[in-house]
Amino acid sequence: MSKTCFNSNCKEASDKWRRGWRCRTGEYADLCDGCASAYEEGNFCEMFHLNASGWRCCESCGKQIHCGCIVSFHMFILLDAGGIECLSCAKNNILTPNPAWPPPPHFLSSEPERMKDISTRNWSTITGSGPIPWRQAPSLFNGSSIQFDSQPRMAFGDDISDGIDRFRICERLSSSFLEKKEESSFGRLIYGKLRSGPFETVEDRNAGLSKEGQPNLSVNVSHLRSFPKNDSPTSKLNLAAAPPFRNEINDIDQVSATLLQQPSLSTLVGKQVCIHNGMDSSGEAQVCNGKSRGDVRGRNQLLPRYWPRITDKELQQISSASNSVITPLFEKMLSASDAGRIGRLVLPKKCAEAYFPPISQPEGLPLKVHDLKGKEWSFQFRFWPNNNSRMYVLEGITPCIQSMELQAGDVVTFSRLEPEGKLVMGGRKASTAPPDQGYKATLIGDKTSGDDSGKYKFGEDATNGHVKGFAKKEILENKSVVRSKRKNSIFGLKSKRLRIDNEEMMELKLTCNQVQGIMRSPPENVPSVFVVEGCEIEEFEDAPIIGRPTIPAIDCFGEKIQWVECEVCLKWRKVPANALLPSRWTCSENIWGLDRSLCSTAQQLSTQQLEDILSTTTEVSKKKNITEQNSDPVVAQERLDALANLAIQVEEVDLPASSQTKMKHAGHKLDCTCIICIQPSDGNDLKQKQICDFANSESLKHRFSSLMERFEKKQLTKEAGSACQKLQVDNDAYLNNDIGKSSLNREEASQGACLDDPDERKSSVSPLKGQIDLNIQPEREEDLSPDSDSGAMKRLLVDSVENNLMHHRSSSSGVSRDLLDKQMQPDGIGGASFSNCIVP
DNA sequence: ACTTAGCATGGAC
DNA sequence: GGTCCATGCTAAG
Repeated sequence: MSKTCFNSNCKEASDKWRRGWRCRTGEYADLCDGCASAYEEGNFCEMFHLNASGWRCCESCGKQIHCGCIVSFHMFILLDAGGIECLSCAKNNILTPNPAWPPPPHFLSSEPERMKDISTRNWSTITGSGPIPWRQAPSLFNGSSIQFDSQPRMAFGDDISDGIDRFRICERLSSSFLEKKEESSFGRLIYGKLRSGPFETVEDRNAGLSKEGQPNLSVNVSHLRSFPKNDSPTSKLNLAAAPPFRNEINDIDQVSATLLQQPSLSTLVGKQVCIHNGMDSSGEAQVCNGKSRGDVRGRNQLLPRYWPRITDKELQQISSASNSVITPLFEKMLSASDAGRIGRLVLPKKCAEAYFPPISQPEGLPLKVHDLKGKEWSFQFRFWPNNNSRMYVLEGITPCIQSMELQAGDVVTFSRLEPEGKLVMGGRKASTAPPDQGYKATLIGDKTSGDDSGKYKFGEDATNGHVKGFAKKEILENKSVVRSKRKNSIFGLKSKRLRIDNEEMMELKLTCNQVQGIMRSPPENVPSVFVVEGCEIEEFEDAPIIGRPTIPAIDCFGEKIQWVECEVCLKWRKVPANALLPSRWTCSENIWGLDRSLCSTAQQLSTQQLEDILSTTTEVSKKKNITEQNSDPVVAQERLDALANLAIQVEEVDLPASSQTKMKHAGHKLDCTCIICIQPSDGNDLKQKQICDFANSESLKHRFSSLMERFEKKQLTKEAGSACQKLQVDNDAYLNNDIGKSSLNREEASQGACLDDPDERKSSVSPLKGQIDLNIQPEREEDLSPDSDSGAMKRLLVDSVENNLMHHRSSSSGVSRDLLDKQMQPDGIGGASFSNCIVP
């Protein structure tokens, strides 16, 4: 039967056909002899695409390579530093591989299986959107396969003349990536952006293609370079170009290749291993794969917050239900709106456009998604016009979210099963987020890693699990549960000042002792010890860290140890007494007892032993609780506020860590309520609980004075510009004997707040009445006002000290009030500094 | 009065 | 300054 050559530029009719490139359908293009020869000889582009744009030079040999068409995609690779390299040069380079790259497990493995075309038909089966596939369900991360994201079922046909929507199309297409997993280790993604003439639906793509004067359509071409033994493009390419696509290729009137490259093959390799066996130990691979993207076009980059971080558990869950290959697509932390009753999940635009079927109408289309249990859900995938753009949402997710028991702050993940193309939606409770994930939910003690989105603030050093800061915003967002009231809700403020009400504050209900229990001295930080009235004080130059609570004990050999509970299996393990444990310590981190480094190994504590230990600690705790119960509940409330503020200050205080001097005294005990140990919420606490004479130590006050002076020196040295000037102004004011006034004011404020009318003070200190405002900015000057609860910690600490001193002065010749005032001046900095000193 | 759908707004990036 | 996106707002049901 006679038909024309697949090459539309040829159109030769013949009865004999030779196999050309592989199309998206999985079939091969039938070419006439001449075209086939040109194709096999690598001259196809020279013959048929010479006038097309997209020609580039090999960075190594200078050879002209046509980039961005289906035929030439295997002829070059992208270079890390930009530019392209022809196959020959690439081969040479690949023969001297980067030693950092692990050997590719699938290198030179048989082609067909690896080249399995991920049929876009799967989309139609998923979405019911019709028999015509729209693309290959690309992954933004697994840029290792070949795909012509030609948008065959043109989603925007209705508004084709709309430049905005054309732009959308461009963006959609250009943000689409193609993938083929196994070859990724040697694959360099070539990401071309073709601007082809015809703009058409797949149905009519074969018809009426004109070369000129047609609205342009951006088409992505992502290429995989296959190496190296078999250079037959046909055998290597995972082309799935639908027959009409040839027309696009051939009708290119403008080609602008945008190149993408993988910064590291190792990440891809790791990822593939992980994906394929689903058992990668760390889940790191998933993290890496997001980072492996080297999109030079920032607009198309998926924000790190959307990088999929599917846990091993999830992978196992997914893979257990199927032998399919799992491709993590993206994830999103549920916002209050997402998890609210409305049941709309706002989808990141790029994710929606890259991974979900294209939709042209706001009504969108139904999208079937499976959960980890295999249950199928049907959501409506749609969008709203928004600021000349679109806002994509998944509607009807509430039942699914509820079935997964997810709430705001938790994370939903979207993956795709290959080859069937199923969309799988997983959920991850915030509290079980992978440890290497930026998102943290546990209120304190999470080790954090940097998410370079810039949206979140993290501690500087999280590598050893020690926290020097808190992912404050994440914490807030994670644990600010869905209470999406429109006005006056916890989310109601534009400034996103998030608060935690009583219920949520359960997470915060740590006693002072508990806080002490989880605070550790900085690692490898040798304290300077000085003695005050016979009591040794360890002074640290670095901020404290938040560690996992442990139970100190003595083992059968008489050595000091501590018991710690594994985050995962909840078994208690023995670790050295001086071990600093991350807040999310697990058995796998048990470097002291390798035989107990697996959760599967038995607990080292018998039940009885555990009960004994726990009962001991419980008694201590009970005693403390009794004390607390006797105190004013509002005061206790405020103490919690103060704790929260303290936690925030650990990160937020805009003092360099080095300037944060921490003290604890060696005689410290769990029940010690001295000013060093407690986190007082106000002066009343001190009045009620000045049990520890240590706090009244003259030497300690002197020491405090010296610390303050030292801090001020540092501060003055470091702060330049306006801040410095302001400081100087305040200092001048002080030197001009304004101190008397300020001192008086402070005293008035202190006494007025702390002594005269406790009730009034309470209301002023904690206007939220049972809520903790975690969004405070303690560094802000106004926060130090008596009415500011966010400045309460500092002020209360100042008050505490003052009360202490006043108390002491009344009974003896205490430290000069002026000295204290000097310490506290100027600008409340002393308060902040002092707060930093109060670390158990 | 309440819910829903869809657009608008504005903070964050 | 553009874009994204969380959520506010309101008309319609």
